[in-house]
Formats: sequence, C-alpha cells, structure tokens
Amino acid sequence: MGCTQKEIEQHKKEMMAIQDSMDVLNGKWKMAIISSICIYNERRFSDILNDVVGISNKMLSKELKDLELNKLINRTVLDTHPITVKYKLTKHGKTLKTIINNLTEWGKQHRKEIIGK
Amino acid sequence: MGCTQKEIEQHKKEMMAIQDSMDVLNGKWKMAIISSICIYNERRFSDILNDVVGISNKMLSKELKDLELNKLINRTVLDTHPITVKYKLTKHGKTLKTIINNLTEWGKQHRKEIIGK
DNA sequence: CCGGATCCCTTGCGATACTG
DNA sequence: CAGTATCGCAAGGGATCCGG
Repeated sequence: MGCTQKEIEQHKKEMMAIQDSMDVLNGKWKMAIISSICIYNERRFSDILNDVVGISNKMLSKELKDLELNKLINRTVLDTHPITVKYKLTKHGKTLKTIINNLTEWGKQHRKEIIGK
Repeated sequence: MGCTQKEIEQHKKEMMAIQDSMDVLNGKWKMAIISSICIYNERRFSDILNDVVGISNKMLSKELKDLELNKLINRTVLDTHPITVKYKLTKHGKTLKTIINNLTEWGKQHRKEIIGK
C-alpha cells in the first residue's frame, strides 16, 4: 500500500476504535433497543418488548442492563401500581443518534438492493 | 405518547429497517472487517486477519462469505504463486462508509467516557 | 407491570491441524 | 497464501413459570 509509519499507526487506532464500538453495541438486539428508546424519547419495558420484533423478556432485561452499565441509558422506576419503569438515553447515549438514523436509512436501502430486485 | 396512526406506522417501519440492518451486520466482527477493507480500499485475507484483532481464520473466512452473499464486498482471486485474494467494497458496500466512520469516531469518544475517567 | 429463575437447545467462536 | 475440517466449550436465546 505504501503507507508511512505514521499512517499505519493511525489505521491501527481506527481499527481499535471500531472494535471498541462493536464490543459495546454487538449482538442482535442492542441497536434496535436503542432505536426504540430514541424514537420515543422515553419508553417503558413492555413497549420496547413490542417494538423490538422477536426479542424475549429475558433478553431485553439482560440487554438493558448491559446498556445501563455502559452508561448509554437511564432506568427510572415510577411509583405507580403496578410498577412502571421507563428508559431514556443518557447524554452519552444520545451521541448514537446519528448512527441509529444512518443505520435505519441504510436498512431501507439494503432491502431494496437485496430483496427488491 | 399521543402519536397519530400515521406516526405509529412510520415508527414501525423504522424499527423494521434497523433490525434489517443488524441482521446483516450482526456479530462481533463484520463491522471491523468492513472497516479494514474500507481503510485500505482493497485488502488481502492475511492482512485483514492482522487488522482485526482477535479474529480466527475460520471466522474471517465465514464472515467474508456472509458479506459477499449480501453483496457488500467483492472477492477476486489473483493468479500468483502462491495464490492471493483481494477483497473490495462493492458499490453497495461503500454506502456503509459514513456509518463506519461514525462508529470509529464514537468508539474513541466512548473509551474516554467509560474508561477515561 | 417488570423482571428474575429455571430448563434446555442452538449457535458462536476459539484452537488446532491440514490441504491445494 | 487462503482457506477447510474437526472438536468442544461457552454464550445466546426461546419458553415457561414465579414473585414483588
């Protein structure tokens, strides 16, 4: 490729960075969950369960914990009867908005590209 | 939320779209592989194996097949001794560039956010 | 309503060794 | 060099039931 040493170092950092991202956002569900919360600004457990087609309550529960640990979402328990819980994006979580939007747009294009013809 | 019926339909489509995206781009490795090819424009098997930290040859081989099936990359065998194979992004694959770049940038920020302090 | 606990099957994925 | 083949564990993930 004819890269300078400096360029090679830069590329390595970029590869590290994207692998860091995917460590946090991997799995079949996380992006969809974030998208659900993102679209509605705040969202309850059972609503997300409906939004994300095919997810089980066990998985949703686990994934929400992961996202909370990574400080992407906030969990708030409302003192109602029966209990309700709402999830919101944190400030840091909101930095994913453009990525979510791009992925949504890309998904539509991809469907056309693969299935459409 | 007070959504109109039309808005609800729209949101469902968006959820479908992002889940379509993630079906194609899921797993721990695909984004990193695409990034590697994207950075260098074209890239050989053994080079990607080096770029993507931690991947095994078995996984790389499988993931490359997946990506080819989804028309995101092209595989070209060069008639050298020993054989070399190069991978490139297809036109469709290139539409992922902005997402890759955003994810790379986000990964850097996330590292600061979580580990940094 | 929001999950946790349990059971059980499937898939991901690493390690190693081997071939054209 | 660019993969395939085989083995085997660990994680993913569905179904169902249960408790606060």
